Amino acid sequence: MNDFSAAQRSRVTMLDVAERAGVSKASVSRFIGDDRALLSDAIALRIEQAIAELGYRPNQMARGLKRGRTRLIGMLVADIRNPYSIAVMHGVETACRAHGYSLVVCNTDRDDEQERQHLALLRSYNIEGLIVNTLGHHRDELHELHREMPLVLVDRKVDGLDSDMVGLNNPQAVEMALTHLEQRGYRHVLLVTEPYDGTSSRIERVSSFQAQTAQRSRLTGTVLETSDDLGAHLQNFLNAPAAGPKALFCTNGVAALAATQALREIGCRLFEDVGLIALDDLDWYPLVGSGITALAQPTQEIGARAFDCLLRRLRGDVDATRVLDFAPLLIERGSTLGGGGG
Amino acid sequence: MNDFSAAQRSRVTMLDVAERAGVSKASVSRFIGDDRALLSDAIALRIEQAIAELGYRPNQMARGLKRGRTRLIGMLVADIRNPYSIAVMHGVETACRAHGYSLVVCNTDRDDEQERQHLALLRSYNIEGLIVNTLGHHRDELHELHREMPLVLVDRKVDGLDSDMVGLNNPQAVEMALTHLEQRGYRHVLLVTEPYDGTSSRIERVSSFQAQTAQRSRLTGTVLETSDDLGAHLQNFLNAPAAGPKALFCTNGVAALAATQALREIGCRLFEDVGLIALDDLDWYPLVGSGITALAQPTQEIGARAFDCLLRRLRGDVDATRVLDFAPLLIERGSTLGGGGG
DNA sequence: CTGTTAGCGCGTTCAT
DNA sequence: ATGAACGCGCTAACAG
Repeated sequence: MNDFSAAQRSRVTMLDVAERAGVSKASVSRFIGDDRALLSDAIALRIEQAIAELGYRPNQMARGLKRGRTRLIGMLVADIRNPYSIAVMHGVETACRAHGYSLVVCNTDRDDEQERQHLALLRSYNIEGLIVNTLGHHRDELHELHREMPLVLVDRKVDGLDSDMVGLNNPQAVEMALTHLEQRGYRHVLLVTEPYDGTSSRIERVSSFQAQTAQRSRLTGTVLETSDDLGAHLQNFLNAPAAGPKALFCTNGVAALAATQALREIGCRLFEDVGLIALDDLDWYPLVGSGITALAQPTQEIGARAFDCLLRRLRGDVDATRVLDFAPLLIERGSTLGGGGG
Repeated sequence: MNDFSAAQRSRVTMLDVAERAGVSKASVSRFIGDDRALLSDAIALRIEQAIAELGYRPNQMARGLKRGRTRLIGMLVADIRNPYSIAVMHGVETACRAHGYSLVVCNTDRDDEQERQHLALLRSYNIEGLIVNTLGHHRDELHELHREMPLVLVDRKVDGLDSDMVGLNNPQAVEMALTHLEQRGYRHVLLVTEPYDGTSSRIERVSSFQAQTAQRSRLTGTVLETSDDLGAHLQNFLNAPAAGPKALFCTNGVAALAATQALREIGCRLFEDVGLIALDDLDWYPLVGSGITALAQPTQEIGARAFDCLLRRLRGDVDATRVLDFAPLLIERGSTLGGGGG
């Protein structure tokens, strides 16, 4: 086993290539970079061979140091174990690679202190742009970073930060959910959300829900946050005397998981006793009870467009900030068949 | 909106701090690094103030270039959307941060060409160590990398690569699954695996299964790969006349998802018509039918130990390569209650 | 204890 | 079309 303790990585450098090919470093640099056209065929060929023979790889650190371009994009994620975040991140990474960029992902585990540390870290590695999918506390540092590089928000707005933003059209999503439930004959809807923590999308979904249920005469709406005694609260909702079928509207995959689990624990039949529609479309939705009806987010595209926003700015776009709101896709399954409507 | 097209990031540099504090760059460097003890209190204080006033952050690129230490660890992941990979990665990242390292994750989407590109990429960023959770084709490049830096394999061995390795004790996992099924009264076990693609853990699980079912007189074992007509194959298994209850053993979460889906499609009652035990413990296992019995992997610890292996090597450990095999944890749920045993 | 000097690997003026 | 020389931001070796 080798000894990696000392930093004697004998990597082959540009100088090695130059000597091997009998040219100067500058020529090698031109070959590596975008100035290959300036080289004679003969020299280009010799350099190419030398590179192949030595297995030379340009050192991105050194390039970044000199040019200020590291080809690195940073992404700050609140919860790496949330499938939504993973899906968006996958979209971002694909777009990055397609344009020669690499992605450095930092997971904050919903912890403000970690967010701060990661922010400093990303800055120290000279990333060229930043994608933020967290609560965005530490506003000062975000502002400071935003002076140095383009920044785009995903799913969550950050107060007072004037930057591009890509996410879901939340009022529309709520509208689609309520319309679907109403058509299916449900009359009493309980929105289940993760606890309020300032997440803008969460707030938007709840306030849209409250506004729209107030507008619809055939529907009553109630809001519930997930908690340890979620089951008891659901039981109350189901027990309450009411005219017409009841349904849950879970505002993301995590809430759907918690609600489904709680429904099982209180012995509720899925989904005859209560309907269910959930935001996000996780791969296990079809497997639970008669299948969970979903409002799928176009996560791949959300990620791709987030990167696209960055790329425009990096290329000099100074237009006003853009807000991209995507529409969800309704995927009907068994969990919204029981309302007697149609 | 600012203009980020030019690389005129007016970042504050070490020289700025030095001038502001009226000292030399070297002193600032000592303050930043591990030599702070060599500084007088007076100078240290002035530097500290200058740093605070200017908001100075050391440039990791430059540090890495000079010292050969980038504090960067690379991780190559075959499938970022596999919950197992995410869980391990979370463990790695936590361990990294605890020791001042950062993690650069590259997802290959099971594509060999992407694996090659990512390998070159990670090298170009001077990572100090590499964690590999892919098929590890491109053996030459892996070998070359392994000459330059420590490397640890996760879950999957790579032929002819003599490096540390951390993963699951697959024979033991199979043994636990079969013993549990046998105790629960099942007599015919169908192993469901993702298609053979050379993944060592996949192969080990299947061969252990074949060897152990051959040993057990009360059990018969069959192997099935997931495919488009998985449902038909499962139907055959269920229809085949046999004395005693039948059960499925899914060798990972993906196989469990596919099998469960197929069972539903062919109208199988979960889990009265057939038992099921699955490797990995995904958060939706409790929600399907009467709940899926799981063999959970200690993913957090697997990740942490993988990083630990790297760290030892970086600190000069030249001992023989280590192989860490973890035992899974049996989590009993409703899917293995129907065998009539006890 | 502190400052000066010389690179790390590379890109980019200048010349030629 | 090509090369020499300088500097990116930082650390390390040597003076003092």
